[in-house]
Amino acid sequence: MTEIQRPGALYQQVAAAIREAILSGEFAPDSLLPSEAQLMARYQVSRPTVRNAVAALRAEGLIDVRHGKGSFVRSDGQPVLTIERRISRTSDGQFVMPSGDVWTEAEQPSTYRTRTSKITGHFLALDEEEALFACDRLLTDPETGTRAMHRTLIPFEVAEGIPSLAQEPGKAPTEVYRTLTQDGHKLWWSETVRARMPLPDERTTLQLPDATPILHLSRVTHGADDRPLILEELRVGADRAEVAYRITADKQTTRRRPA
Amino acid sequence: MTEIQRPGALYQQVAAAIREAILSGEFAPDSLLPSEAQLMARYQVSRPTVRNAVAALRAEGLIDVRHGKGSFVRSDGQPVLTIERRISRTSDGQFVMPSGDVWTEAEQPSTYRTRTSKITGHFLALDEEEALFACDRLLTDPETGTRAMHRTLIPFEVAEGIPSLAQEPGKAPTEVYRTLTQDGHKLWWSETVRARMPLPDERTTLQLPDATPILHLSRVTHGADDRPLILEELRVGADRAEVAYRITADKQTTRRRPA
DNA sequence: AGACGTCACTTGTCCTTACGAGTGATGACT
DNA sequence: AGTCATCACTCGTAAGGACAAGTGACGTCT
Repeated sequence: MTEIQRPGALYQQVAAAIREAILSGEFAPDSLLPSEAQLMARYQVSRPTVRNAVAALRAEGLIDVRHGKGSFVRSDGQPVLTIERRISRTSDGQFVMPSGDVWTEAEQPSTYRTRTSKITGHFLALDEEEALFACDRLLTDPETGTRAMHRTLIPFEVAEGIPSLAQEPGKAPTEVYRTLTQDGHKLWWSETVRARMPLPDERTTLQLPDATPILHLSRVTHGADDRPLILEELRVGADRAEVAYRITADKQTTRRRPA
Repeated sequence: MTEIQRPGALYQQVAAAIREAILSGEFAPDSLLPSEAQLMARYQVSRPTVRNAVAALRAEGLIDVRHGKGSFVRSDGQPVLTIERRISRTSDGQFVMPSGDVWTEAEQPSTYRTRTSKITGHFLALDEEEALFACDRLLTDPETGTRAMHRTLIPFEVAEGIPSLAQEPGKAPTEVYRTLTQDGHKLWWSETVRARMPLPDERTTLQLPDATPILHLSRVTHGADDRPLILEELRVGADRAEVAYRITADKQTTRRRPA
């Protein structure tokens, strides 16, 4: 029996007490927390109150609860996969994404047609409802088992201007880069990183634990005339992956800002 | 009264039904959802079941619930602030972070001493428990009101080698860069982006809504000998901010990988 | 007209009770 | 020895009741 006092609702006090016990090390990472019944006795509260407190800690990502076993302190595991976002040039002058080579395709990619949403239209500098080729891939990192959802979006306009693209919209991104550079384009990329909570289908597809956000990367490939050519989106669980960039000041490019 | 069937627990079926209604547009963004009592009648379930379903949608970030008013469909607002992560060179050859200039300091920075954790040690290539100067800042973007937590970490070793640093560990990052370059260092940066759920104090400090992850940026400034000099951390709510990078293939730097 | 109290509505908190379902160990039976 | 039923433990789901607390509108009183 531990006394609790202070602020707010009962279940928040209980949650705060448990949280403190975890952060202070009283409950070590990966160790088993007291059961709901024990917590009821310890804090002299009812089961709903205990469950409410536990739910709060779950939402914070502090603990994992397993049916029939108990609650475990989540080990603050660091990401096991660093997605290196740089472009390197191979000996024959072609571009490859280093991170792209890491992944293995878990299934056949599915290609389809769609239209720009507000977001994708923004990245591709297109109005809404513009026609697009799309290709979805489920990727796996063989070493760590990390899964990721990849999507390639190519505007009809761009695909028509580059016949080899239109023939096979589902080809791998590295192939797309090769095609684009062979056609004489000099490329540069802009990349945006966002984070948000997963939708239910993303949760299951990426096999995410509770309270795990996803990193959502949007990479736009630009041609020499700065026109957006293709948009790639990568979604990956933030518990397993991080994104790394390298910034140098040697060579400076100027950037036009939209007025 | 709407029938529900299919998979899993009752509250999940209710949650799925509401989710579908939201995504299909039946409940428009920012509109008021039926009250708990109405949902009880609509799906013929008890109040705990309704509340459980609502809690699930809340954790997904799909709705916002306001005490005494009701549940509202969260508008999928795009981030209002893009943190541009590039280094530009001013006319007098000094380096500034463009993003750094955007922010306003909401309070006095607090400087203190600490030691490396597993994470900070990793970034600074130091063992654990090494001594550091630290400086915390609470930043605000005046245009959007977005708040961010900034931390500067400087190893004792580095500060001792650069006297002007040790004199004022709380000086602004741009000043630190100026100092370092004046001392003849040629700098480059590596930056890592992670996402995770906020701790309670981060939730309140950054004024985050429910189910909102934070973006955690770790920027390491390296000297010409590739030695890590300082570590900056920026934490910002992922509902308001995104991070943008630009990648060019003009000039390629090689990177040593740790064996 | 203005101020303010009341009331009906909302969600928040907390309790009790009951049963379903996953897990692992124990022990009896083959 | 091996197999499998049982049991005690865990968390999951569902219902019911009661009261607290925030919100806004309505109506009364000044």
